[in-house]
Amino acid sequence: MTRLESADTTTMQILKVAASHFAEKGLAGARVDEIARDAGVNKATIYYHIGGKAELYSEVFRANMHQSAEKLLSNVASKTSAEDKLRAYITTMVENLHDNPCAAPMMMREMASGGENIPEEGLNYVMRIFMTLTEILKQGQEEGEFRESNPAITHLMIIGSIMFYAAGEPMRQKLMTLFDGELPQQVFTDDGRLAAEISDLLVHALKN
Amino acid sequence: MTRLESADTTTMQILKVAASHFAEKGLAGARVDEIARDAGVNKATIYYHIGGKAELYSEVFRANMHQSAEKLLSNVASKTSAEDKLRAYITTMVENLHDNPCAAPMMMREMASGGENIPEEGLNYVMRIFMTLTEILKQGQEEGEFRESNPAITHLMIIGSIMFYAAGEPMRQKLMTLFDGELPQQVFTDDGRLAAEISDLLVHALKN
DNA sequence: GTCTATATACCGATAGAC
DNA sequence: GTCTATCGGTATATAGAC
Repeated sequence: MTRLESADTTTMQILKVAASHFAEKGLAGARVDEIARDAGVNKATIYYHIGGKAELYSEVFRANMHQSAEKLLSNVASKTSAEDKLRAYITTMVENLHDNPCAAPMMMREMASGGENIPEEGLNYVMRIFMTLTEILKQGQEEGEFRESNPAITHLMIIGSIMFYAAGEPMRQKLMTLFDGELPQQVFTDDGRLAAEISDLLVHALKN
Repeated sequence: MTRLESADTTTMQILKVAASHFAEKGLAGARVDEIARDAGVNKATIYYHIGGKAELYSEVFRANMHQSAEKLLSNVASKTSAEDKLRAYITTMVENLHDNPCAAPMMMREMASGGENIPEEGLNYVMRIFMTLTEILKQGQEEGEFRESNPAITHLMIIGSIMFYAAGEPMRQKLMTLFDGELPQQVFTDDGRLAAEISDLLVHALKN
């Protein structure tokens, strides 16, 4: 546990505000002045406590990934059957992205730039999460529960679905205000139902 | 057809190079100087022919969307059954994103920022593409071919899967060099097969 | 540890020669 | 239409007082 994970309220507040700015504007688009203003601290405080903009970004990314990935790996490990593990994987990921709305936009930006600014610990987690799903799929296939599938594509499909759902809220709002009358009504319900629907669709796609 | 769609080689070259820069670095991260250098033109030429950085971005986005969306809508319209339309929808989208590697990263960045910099024509296309899929799903359900599903979630799942696949190539490369030995081998084949695999998975998820 | 003031560098955009 | 040179604004980062 590094210094920056400590419960220093000033630092935590900076990280929290920085996350939303990085999510909405990206590393290049975010402004240190604005982060300081919205966090209610002097700009020099950020440099004193954390370092430059790049360190701030790395720490935000690292902390998010750490928390989400540990919960995901733990929840999956608590199940035994492949389908239960897959549902736990999907449900936990939906929950994580719901609890932390900045995570999906930040990860999508990183995908777009080839993961250039993902800190090393983050890449390790990306890898572990991928390998975990690969093993779930392998287990399901060996037990005859899942049909054969390319694990890389399946992985991308699951992650992509959930990420796009999680990051898509502002876009949906924009489209709904622009094309009010033309959209089919009642497409969105509560988050619990949505996680279940995504799980159902994906499990349905993979099962024999 | 606007002036910027004309076959002026200088302008086309600028747009082509700008697309790759916007895809990799985003609007805020891209540098006009670098775009001019890589396009082999003087920086002032960009301002003379196109306008500022924002106009350059808008035009790149608009032209990409226009070309991709027209092809998508046309290919879907040429089919009759819901499954054929769905396969055409998915296959054409995969092809489009393959032919234009900048499209997926740019769209993912726009998702992350709530579509803030999508020009109006682009938003119209986003809406038409969404409505097209909604109607395909509706047709399939009415004909008893597809099971019931929330169209918004289904839509996000399809788009998300394909976008993540298309934009994920640099990330895959990064992970493959970092975690060479640990990855399962032969996960990636040729693009035609990949499009088919994605189609199969998604159609399988939706069919009764 | 927190503030003000400022250094330093960069970047988008343009003026003006040709 | 294309070049050079440069302006003006802005952003990161820091020095130094308190």
